[in-house]
Amino acid sequence: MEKYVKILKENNLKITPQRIKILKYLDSHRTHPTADEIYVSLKKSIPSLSKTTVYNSLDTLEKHGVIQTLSICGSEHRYDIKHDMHHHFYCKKCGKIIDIDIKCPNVDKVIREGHRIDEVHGYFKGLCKECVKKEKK
Amino acid sequence: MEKYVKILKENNLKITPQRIKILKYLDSHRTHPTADEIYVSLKKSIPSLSKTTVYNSLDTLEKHGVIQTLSICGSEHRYDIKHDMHHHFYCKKCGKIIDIDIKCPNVDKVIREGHRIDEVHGYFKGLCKECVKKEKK
DNA sequence: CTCGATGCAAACTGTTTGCATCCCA
DNA sequence: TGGGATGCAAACAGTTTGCATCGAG
Repeated sequence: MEKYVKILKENNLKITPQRIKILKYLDSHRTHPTADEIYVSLKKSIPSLSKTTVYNSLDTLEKHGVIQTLSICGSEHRYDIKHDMHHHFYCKKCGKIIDIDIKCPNVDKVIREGHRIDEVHGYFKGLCKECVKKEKK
Repeated sequence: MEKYVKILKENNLKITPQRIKILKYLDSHRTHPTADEIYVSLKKSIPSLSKTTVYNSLDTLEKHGVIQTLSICGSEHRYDIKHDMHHHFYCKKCGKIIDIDIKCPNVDKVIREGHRIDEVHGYFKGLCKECVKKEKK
């Protein structure tokens, strides 16, 4: 059985071509795309696709913990298929979002205070490696 | 000299009643208000105040590193006067944002990778202490 | 056959822009 | 008195909502 069909089945979600393609897109484009980027890209292979469906699907997938919404840059949301816990670096100059593979060591402290944690977001903002190099020249 | 006038002077910003009141509001309401909350609240004492000015001022103050913008909940931005480095906890149930006084120990690793960090945002989302208690009943 | 998923258009929210007026330094 | 700050209205972007239709189970 295909990987994405399996994910949907495991979450008791109906298998639709739209959902499969959205999942596939997020899995193969680890660039933290916006809803619009996903929409524009998939519109080519599913001409009937509507933005509402993209939003609906992303919403459903997030509620089931399959994907994660990032609000790292400005007002637009970006989406990330969930894998190992990691943080994100946002370059203010080139706009790139880079995965930072670190686990947050502070989670325990917050739990000890009595709160229940569902999500952890670590955002660093600044100038990425490449832009720093360019700046120096 | 008044505290907020001093902050503005130190940043070579013009001293205007709007800016002073916005700063004062953020300093005395550590609840991470939205631009609209600030606007509605200050409109009472400055009836001529416009939302554009609130946005302009917040923007300017952020550029000068006096305040910080949080994108912790949904699409709206929240503002925080900068003090000691800390993280934030967002309760999905009651909507409260709680300051978490921890310093991020990961910063060094990111710098070692070659990036330049200007901002660090640590967001935890879940159910706060109080809501966890209520849930149990 | 049924109920959830899709898709269209219109509404909505938070924010930005253009431009004339104002007022701090 | 000059240039940045203010304030209004209109524009804008991203997202949500209402509702009719479609299609997976």
